[in-house]
Amino acid sequence: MSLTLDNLNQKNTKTLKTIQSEVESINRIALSVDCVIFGFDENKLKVLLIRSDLRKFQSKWSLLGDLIHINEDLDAAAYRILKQRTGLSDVYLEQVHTFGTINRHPAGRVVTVAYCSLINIQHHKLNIFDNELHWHDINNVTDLAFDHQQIFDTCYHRLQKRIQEHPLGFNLLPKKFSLRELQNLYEAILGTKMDRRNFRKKFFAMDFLIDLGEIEQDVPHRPGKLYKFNYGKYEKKKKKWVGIDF
Amino acid sequence: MSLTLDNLNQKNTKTLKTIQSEVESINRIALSVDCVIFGFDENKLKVLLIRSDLRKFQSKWSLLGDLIHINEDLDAAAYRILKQRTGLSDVYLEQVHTFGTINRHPAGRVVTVAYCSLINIQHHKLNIFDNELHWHDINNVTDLAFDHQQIFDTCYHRLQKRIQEHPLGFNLLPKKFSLRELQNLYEAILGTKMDRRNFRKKFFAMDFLIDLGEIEQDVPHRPGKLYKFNYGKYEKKKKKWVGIDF
DNA sequence: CTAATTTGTGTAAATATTACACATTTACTT
DNA sequence: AAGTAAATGTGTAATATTTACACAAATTAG
Repeated sequence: MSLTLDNLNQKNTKTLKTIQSEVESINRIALSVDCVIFGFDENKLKVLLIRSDLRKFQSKWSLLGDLIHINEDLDAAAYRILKQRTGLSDVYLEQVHTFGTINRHPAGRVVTVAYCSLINIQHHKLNIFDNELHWHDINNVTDLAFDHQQIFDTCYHRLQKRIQEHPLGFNLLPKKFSLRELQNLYEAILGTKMDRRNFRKKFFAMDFLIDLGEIEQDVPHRPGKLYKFNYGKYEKKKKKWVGIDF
Repeated sequence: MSLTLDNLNQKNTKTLKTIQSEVESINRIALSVDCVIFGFDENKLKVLLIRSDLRKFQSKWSLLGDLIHINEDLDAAAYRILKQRTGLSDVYLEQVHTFGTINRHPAGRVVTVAYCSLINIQHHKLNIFDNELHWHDINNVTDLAFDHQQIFDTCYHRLQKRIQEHPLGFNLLPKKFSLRELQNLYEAILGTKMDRRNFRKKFFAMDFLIDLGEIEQDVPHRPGKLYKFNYGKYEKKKKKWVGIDF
């Protein structure tokens, strides 16, 4: 098929009014955000899930999400969910993908924008007595409600990729951490084992770690040094950053 | 702020009906797709632009896009645009990012899903007498309508990244191409110069090129061999593919 | 004070990347 | 037909990066 002037002009003669009427009428769709919220605890990568809103999916877990308000930016909606559910602001948040298959949601046409978020599990006070909201080991995440399994898989793969390009892992750790904790985190996310010496070498070479001059407490073995992440230095280098390359 | 049972339960007691009414009423938003369609011609990377639909932006160029129909998948809408504008099916298409700032569109709240597409510029029959639709050198793309400059920039950066991870460039070339054309393409996309011998070595090592036993015609110098891309082999290796690494 | 555990550190081998030059093929010019 | 201009096709040595690997030191538990 080749283009004709007709179908081009058909497009190009649209006035603002024409489009406004289209926007206001037939072509409106419900939009939601869904957040894949990752945490790291007891050397396991976790994701925060909730019992599905809908009776139909009562027995299934689902991602945290909500409809986007008509006068709300996409990112703002995702931040709203995060704040509402975890009490945290200023967290790492990245838009990942938009899912819009016609029949993905039982309530009608709902297109959802998926976000990946990394939070420090120690910093938030989740009500652990509430069994509606739960941190799941990512290796036990199966059979989520709606298309949430697909959304989760997509976000987890994105995280695995991103973590190898940028030092995002720090968002999941406490402010002070040992190199062993950092390595455990990377191993948990990537599902691999790494050489301890080479791992340390790599991170020291990046030069983003600040030695706090403190050591771990209450460990039943030689305590490791504690470090913090040098956010400032990373932000400066970010422009020309090409990846971590594990 | 910490979570209370109240705001959790408030969420969890939603019935399908409650959500349905939300979906059907206040929370509906117009959704569009915008396609950043790349082509490669005369050793330049090009993007297909159209004069803006709206009078207000009459003098500006914009991306090709349209509202998504209520019963249409996102990808289907993007393919529809592509087919309509270029006459091509079976092209490379990738969802890149969703842009939804409240005031991004003068016609009201319109959230747009941006797609990046790679087409073979020789294979489509664009009406070059029609000045409403035009291939722009990507180095001269400035000041697009709406937030299309931002969308273009995002998609171009995505392309630069993807091209270094997967051999997508072939989508932009004719079926038969010389290694010089392939290198010109990579240089145009990445905005760099590369070493000819190392480039060839890298691609031969990937082992995705099939020597057609033919040579270039009508070149005023020693003609290069022609190759085609081995899609089958790439698809097989894809799973364990980690990148091209220029 | 001994055992168990984990930290902290360097080097050699293997692998990957880069830089680089010359003979060959073709079309064009005279 | 001979010479020139232009781009193809090819290999190697130097450099940089990645990997594999072992032992002494610090701490707690018994």
